[in-house]
Amino acid sequence: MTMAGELNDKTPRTERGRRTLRKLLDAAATEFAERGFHEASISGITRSAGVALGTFYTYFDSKDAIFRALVSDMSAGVGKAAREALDPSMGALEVERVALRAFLEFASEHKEIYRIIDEAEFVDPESYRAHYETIGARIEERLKKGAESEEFLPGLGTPEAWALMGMNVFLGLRYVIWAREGDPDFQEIARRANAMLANGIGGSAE
Amino acid sequence: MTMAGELNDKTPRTERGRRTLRKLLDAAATEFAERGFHEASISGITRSAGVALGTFYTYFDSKDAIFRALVSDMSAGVGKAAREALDPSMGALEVERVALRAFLEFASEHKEIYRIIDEAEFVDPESYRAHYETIGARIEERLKKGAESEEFLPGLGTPEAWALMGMNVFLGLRYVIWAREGDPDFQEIARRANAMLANGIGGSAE
DNA sequence: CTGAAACATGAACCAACTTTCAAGTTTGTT
DNA sequence: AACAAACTTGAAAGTTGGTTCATGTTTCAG
Repeated sequence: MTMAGELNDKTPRTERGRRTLRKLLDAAATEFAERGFHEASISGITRSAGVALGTFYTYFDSKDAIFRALVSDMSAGVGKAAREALDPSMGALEVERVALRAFLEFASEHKEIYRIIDEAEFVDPESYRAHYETIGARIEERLKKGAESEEFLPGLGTPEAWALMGMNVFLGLRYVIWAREGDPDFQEIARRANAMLANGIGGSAE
Repeated sequence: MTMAGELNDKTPRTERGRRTLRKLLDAAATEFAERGFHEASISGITRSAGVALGTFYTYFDSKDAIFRALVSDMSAGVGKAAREALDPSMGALEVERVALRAFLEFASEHKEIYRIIDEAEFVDPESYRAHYETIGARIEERLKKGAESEEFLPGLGTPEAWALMGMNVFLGLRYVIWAREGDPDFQEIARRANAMLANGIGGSAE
């Protein structure tokens, strides 16, 4: 169980089948993002995919099932995008700055994905948790590596990783999802967050 | 419009009415927290409140309406709890440490509230956004005050406030909602987050 | 070419809720 | 005491949309 896609026994066996499956997934992504899980209807998905209602059940057992398939697809997509922006030659601090900037840019391109992953908290809690645990672990690893090379302080662990992840997510919420006229651009946001991360906000009187 | 409760014209006029309204709100809080908005049913709410189904519509126009009333109640409650933990004699950094610890403790006591507020992202986006904008503004104010007294660096603003808010929320997610055996206690979490906030994580090699 | 498996179709079924309503009961005021 | 307004009741109407299924079409290996 739990291969990336876990499709029971409904995996398509023909080329036509694979095409239809993809059409359904794409349509579902749009539909769920626009209307939310509960407002989205299967008939809406099949209509927008250009197939009959009954066809849906050739590929998925239920509305929940397609949502789950979607979340795991997308969660993987986010991870991949992040990995591609990074480069092992960067300094530890630089990595964090670039990662945040890449995250903001990715979120900006894929707002649908973010609504869907957020909604997973209620529709598919397991995936939701797995999503953040995975990212958190990846960040923690980077912090440990940075500590080894003495670019970061020693003793960093899970709490610091989650704090950093929270910073990033909330900066995305504010400057991507709820962006306003006149907001600083992503580069500037990443720069300021990075400065905060590097030296904190404590002044000289501390 | 938009008084704290905004009850159209369904405000109860008798003592009995006020009692029934309260019973409905309490029952709804439990019901929504346990089952989530969409799984919760009005008949479940009225059953658990001990009133007839039709009575519900004496007080609320719809399921959405009672959810909205609940969110605004609770959001106010969170703010109040935070304010009470703080003391103007504290140093700026200390304020942040205490605020985080109070938040973690509050969240731990009121997990229901947090599920409901999270779900507002989908059921009542306006309130959800208002909730975080309000808290963010409060934090930003504290940062500005700290900068004036030179306990914090100058130039702190919205990005730093949202970063800090994100840290706190995600530490709550990890150490309250998803707490694990052997996790550090809230005081220790608050201490580490505060250290990170004060000095950052940059090492000497920086 | 051919036949069995895979796939597609959409009307109908069904279960679950929200909301309405007409008829009663309680409350508070005069 | 008496009456109007406030409140309560629960059966039933009305929606909505997920899921099933019997029938038809397409695909592809042999």
